[in-house]
Amino acid sequence: MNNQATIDKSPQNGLDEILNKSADLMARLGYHGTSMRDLAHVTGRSLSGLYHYFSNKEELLFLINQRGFTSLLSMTHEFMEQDLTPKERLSRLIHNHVTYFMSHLSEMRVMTSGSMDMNDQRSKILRTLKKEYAEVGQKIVGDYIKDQTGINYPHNIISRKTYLLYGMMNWIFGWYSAKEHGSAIDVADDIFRTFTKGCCNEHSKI
Amino acid sequence: MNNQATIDKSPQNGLDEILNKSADLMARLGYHGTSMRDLAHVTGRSLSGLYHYFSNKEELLFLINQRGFTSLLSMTHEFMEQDLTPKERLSRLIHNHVTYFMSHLSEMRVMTSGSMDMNDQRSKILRTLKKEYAEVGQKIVGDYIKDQTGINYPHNIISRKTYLLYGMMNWIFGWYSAKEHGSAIDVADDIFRTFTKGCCNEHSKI
DNA sequence: TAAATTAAAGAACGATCGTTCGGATAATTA
DNA sequence: TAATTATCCGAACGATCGTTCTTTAATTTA
Repeated sequence: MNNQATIDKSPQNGLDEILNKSADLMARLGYHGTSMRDLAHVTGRSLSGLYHYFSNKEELLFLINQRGFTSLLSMTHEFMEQDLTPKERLSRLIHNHVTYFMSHLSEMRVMTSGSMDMNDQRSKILRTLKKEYAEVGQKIVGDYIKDQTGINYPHNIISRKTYLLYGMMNWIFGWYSAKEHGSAIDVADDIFRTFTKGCCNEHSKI
Repeated sequence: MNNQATIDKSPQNGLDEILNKSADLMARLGYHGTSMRDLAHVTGRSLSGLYHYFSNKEELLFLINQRGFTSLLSMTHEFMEQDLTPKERLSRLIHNHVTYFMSHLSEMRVMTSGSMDMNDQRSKILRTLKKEYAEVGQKIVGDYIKDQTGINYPHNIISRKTYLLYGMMNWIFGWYSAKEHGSAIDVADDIFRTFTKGCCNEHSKI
């Protein structure tokens, strides 16, 4: 017999495996376009067996979102506690987000497609997580601009600039191909250079 | 009796009105999350009556996409024929895209959510339109960078930079609020400044 | 006016949806 | 080993899905 420790490409079992495979399918077909029977098929389980891991389809969507934002936030909090310059912090934020984004493309695709389909309590929890993550980004961008220009711009200006940065990063799933566009580090470096110095600084020192 | 020329807020009738109201609903609920009965309700028509304007739901999605990309492309071709500097062209591209985006938010939301649900022939037509629009953008960005730096960067570098620009613009629906973030012109100016000079040039002359 | 075309609607079709239920099997605990 | 718990499944439920059929009203053309 084979050693049962040598399993296929998805070593994990249980809920995490279900969330991953569900995110893969939902990223391609959308939440409403993915049926519980589809999910049962890709997870290798029966339709009714899935309901031992979540109470309904909506909760599955919530769990995918919650796990993702919690991971992103904990990684961010980690380097926010370190003693870094504003520029280093901005660089870390971008590398962190882009790297996580690219290694969890399906999950991020689901996370960025909105949470219109959840009940009030769940969407409120996600809104809180998203707001917290957005505010960390705004603080980092605001501190960087203050450090570079000496000016404290009003909140709505900083907010808009931060959303432009997130736009560059979150649009990745619409075009990225490793063969043509390089590694996650290449993309993150490009976004950092473009956001801080504009598009004409391809090989300038950072 | 009322003059029948004074109609409600949606003066248009027929297919265009249906496409607009359908895009509004699909932008909120997604393609699969919006039922033909929902569409019949918001358009004030009967379920079966809708099928006189398109042969099935998939074609409706195609028509929304085709109309949007065709409009965007024709506006772009218009200013590409004018005698403008590379910088002016880039500015026009951004203002054009952002203005159209903001006045057709629902439609653009549907257009940016992918066309996985269409048959081969239709998705091929849309892919061609998208490719043409992307190539115009890449030409404008490439010309601008060449004009500013004198360097002809390889295609994949220009392509990546252009996608970052489109990311800033296409992410608008995720955050934009007129009250907090200003008009379309304000946003377009901000994107132009950020893309050309970086985030620390809030009030520099363009 | 008569004929022809377009626009609209009610009712129903088979298919698929998310969910539930009772019972079976595997794993853990006592 | 016996009892308990966690997993899992086949079958079925009512609801809703996209689509079609048949008929009727409105508009345009001849």
